[in-house]
Amino acid sequence: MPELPEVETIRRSLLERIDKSVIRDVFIYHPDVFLNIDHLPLQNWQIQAIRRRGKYLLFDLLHDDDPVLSAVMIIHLRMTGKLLYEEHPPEIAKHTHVRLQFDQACLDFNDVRRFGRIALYLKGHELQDQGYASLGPEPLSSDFSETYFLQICKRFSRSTIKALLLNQKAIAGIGNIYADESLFRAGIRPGRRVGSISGKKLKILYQKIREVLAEAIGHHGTSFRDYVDGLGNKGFFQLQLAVYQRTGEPCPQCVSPIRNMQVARRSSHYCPNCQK
DNA sequence: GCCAGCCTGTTG
DNA sequence: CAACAGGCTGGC
Repeated sequence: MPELPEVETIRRSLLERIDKSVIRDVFIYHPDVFLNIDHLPLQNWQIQAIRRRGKYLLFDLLHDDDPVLSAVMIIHLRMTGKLLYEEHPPEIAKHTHVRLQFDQACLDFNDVRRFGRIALYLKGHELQDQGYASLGPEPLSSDFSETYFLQICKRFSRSTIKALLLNQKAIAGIGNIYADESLFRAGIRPGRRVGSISGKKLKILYQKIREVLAEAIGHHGTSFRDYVDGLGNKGFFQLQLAVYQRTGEPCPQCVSPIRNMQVARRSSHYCPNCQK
């Protein structure tokens, strides 16, 4: 489940290897996964930049033969998607659905559950992608101010705080892991209605969201089950998790057993003593 | 704002 | 063998 810190780690791992590389060809093994929105050619695209927005990864492309032709490749890994850089391209693995072929190496898109998508748009047309176009601010940028956070808390006052944190239109990039972890650090139960939380607590939560995400990037993300970066390396933030996937284990602060409940259709983990 | 559906491997 | 994992879309 790559969330913002995992996607950022993947971006950084790929940057060293494929920035300015030329995609010589795109091999598609499962057509549902690769959407060529503008029917662009699939050969000879130079990667000009690798960016991230929320959980989306974007490759800015310039055509090698026709320098006025530029495109954007948008990649969303959803649950189990991986991008694997291969110096010595292996046989196509069982769940590899797309291969980007460079001169020497390749980049394989592998996804067991096939929820992930790659879409190729003519430059500027990427805003046709509904999910991408409607993303809220980046939580680690100055666009995500305390004032903005308090505004959306007012707007979503009748919703649960967990649902708000997971809403990509409100804040880009938070998924189940970092929603649970930031709520633990702020001492707020996931099922609380936003309107019932004090302004003081919300300001603490605002800080904790940024703190947890920044720390997780520093630890190269959370390798709970599937996640590895573009070079196959695991992250190690799973060692820092206080509540996520720790049902029944002692709270690191007070030793109470961590509980689990469904909130916003998601498995949610919390300490019954530290979180109110 | 809620819920089913998309998927398949892992867990109980 | 069923339930579960969870990001996002699209229909109410």
